[in-house]
Amino acid sequence: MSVPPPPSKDFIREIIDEDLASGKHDSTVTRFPPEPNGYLHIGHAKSICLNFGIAEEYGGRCHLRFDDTNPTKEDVEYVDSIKEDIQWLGFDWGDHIYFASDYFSKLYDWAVHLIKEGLAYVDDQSAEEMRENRGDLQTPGVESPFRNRTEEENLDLFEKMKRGEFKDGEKVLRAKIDMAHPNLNMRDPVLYRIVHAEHHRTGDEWCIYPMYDFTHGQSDALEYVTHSLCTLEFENHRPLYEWFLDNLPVPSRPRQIEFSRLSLNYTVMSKRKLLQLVQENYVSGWDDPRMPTVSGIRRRGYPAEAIRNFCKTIGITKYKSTNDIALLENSVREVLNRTASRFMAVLDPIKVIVTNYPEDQVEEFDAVINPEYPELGTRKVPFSRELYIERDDFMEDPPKKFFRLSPGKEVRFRCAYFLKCNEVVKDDEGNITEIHCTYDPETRGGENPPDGRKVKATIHWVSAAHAIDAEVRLYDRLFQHEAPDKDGDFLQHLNPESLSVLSNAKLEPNLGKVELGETVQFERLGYFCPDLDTSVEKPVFNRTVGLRDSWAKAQKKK
RNA sequence: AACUCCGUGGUGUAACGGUAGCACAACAGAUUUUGGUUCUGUUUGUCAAGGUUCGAAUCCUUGCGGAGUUGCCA
Repeated sequence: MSVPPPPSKDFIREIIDEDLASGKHDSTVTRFPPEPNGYLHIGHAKSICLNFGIAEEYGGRCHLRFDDTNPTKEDVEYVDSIKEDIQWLGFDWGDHIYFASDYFSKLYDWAVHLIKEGLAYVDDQSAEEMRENRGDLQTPGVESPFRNRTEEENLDLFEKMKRGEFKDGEKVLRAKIDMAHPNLNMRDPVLYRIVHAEHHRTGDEWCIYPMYDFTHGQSDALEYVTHSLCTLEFENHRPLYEWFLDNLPVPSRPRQIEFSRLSLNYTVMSKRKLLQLVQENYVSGWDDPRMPTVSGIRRRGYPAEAIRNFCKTIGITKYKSTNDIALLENSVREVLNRTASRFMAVLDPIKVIVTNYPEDQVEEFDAVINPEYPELGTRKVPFSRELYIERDDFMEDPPKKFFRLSPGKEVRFRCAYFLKCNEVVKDDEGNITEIHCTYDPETRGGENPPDGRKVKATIHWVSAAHAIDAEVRLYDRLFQHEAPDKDGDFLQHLNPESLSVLSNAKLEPNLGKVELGETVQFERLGYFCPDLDTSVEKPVFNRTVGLRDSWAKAQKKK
């Protein structure tokens, strides 16, 4: 009898297991701390899945906390979109929504506390002077001439900073740590800066704002966060994070643990670059289906479950890796194969006339909704004398391995009949305008006929008289370069063919009932979803992702 | 040549001193009323050199390579 091995856990969950086993904590509290200055992207989704996932698995909680300490960059618009995205991903913060700005007065008191302990001082140096005196990676910094002000003077000055008696940048409050510290973050970091700006929540109540470092750990402590999970670039901030916890009367002792952020090939992820794509109109907006934003992915038709599965498969480590976008697409296909209803749609239509089929006859065939779940039943698809098929599914002079329709050849029209091509009609310029076929009544429903005849291909079709006209948008990767951040300007690597619009698509009538938010399969083509731009007059579908296509792959190799 | 962190197939991720496994990708085949799905098989890996040990991806030493850090951003 073999016992299945326990599922392997990432290093963060192992730490949590130990902390729970040792009794250091008896429950877990994590947090997702976005700054409301932009839209969430799939990298954030990784962090959301980690933090909220841990809360679910351990029966703990995960706080949503907006890190809103910089009024010049932040806005409520972002708060709302961030909340929507987290919910869409399938997570719930319950009552635990917080704002760092709720702690401003507590943080102010703690700053005063540090001054009284002789651990903070008001500095009059300009930003430039501070930079010069900070030293660099190899050389120690120089202490500020204002470093040894008296407690009274510091208290007075800090009070005046708060009251608005100074202009932006005139003074800052700094921690008094060590100007020669090998970690630059410890060289008397700034705690408070003066910013006369309207804050999206506190209005003009404050004109001094705490820095990230002076806010984050203390906020964690105030919320009794046990494990504060962040990305690798905060590793160098951990000593400072702990310095504040050591020197302030905080109510709890959170632990910061860093993990590697998500990166994907053929994708840019930095907020700055995504913003640039939007502002300079390389994409239609934050929710352009080509964007790696949560809203873009949603509009593209990726299911939330696929994102969650993807985050599970990439794991959590400290190793800076680049994930293959194919892995994400695989997660998407895996979910959609299970969940998407099947329909027929012709993207690039060419007309087929079934010459031996009665002119005004219409038959309805039963077509399976999802072959993975036959119990879901069937839908009715109308068939008539005039049909559309995919231009790619016909070749007048086919290569050897081409199984689809060509002169003299017979194929199955999915769920309908075997049709044989007898004639090709062309216009004056030689373009094919119609394909004339005959059907075999013995193959009704697409069944093999009694004579045992077989065909090598099944193709999709739409009845011309019943078709819904639609626009279909096909997306390809936004960047051609595997690492668009490398080799100069990332904009140079934009894929000029990342979007192609097909305005003459023909849809099976059932497709008129697909609702926004649902992703379906167009058989043999891929997964598609109605776009936000869709209207009764003009349905618009986005291609979420294509089906694996071994025929196309074989062609490309030649 | 500061400090911190990280090196396992093409990509990502396991193995916690005891057979280097899994997923994706690639390739080959079987099945198929989607050239989809499913199934089977194949190829490819512990950064390097020493050391400890019966035994090292794992522990130690040195080297090599990569990343982050010099905002009054987060």
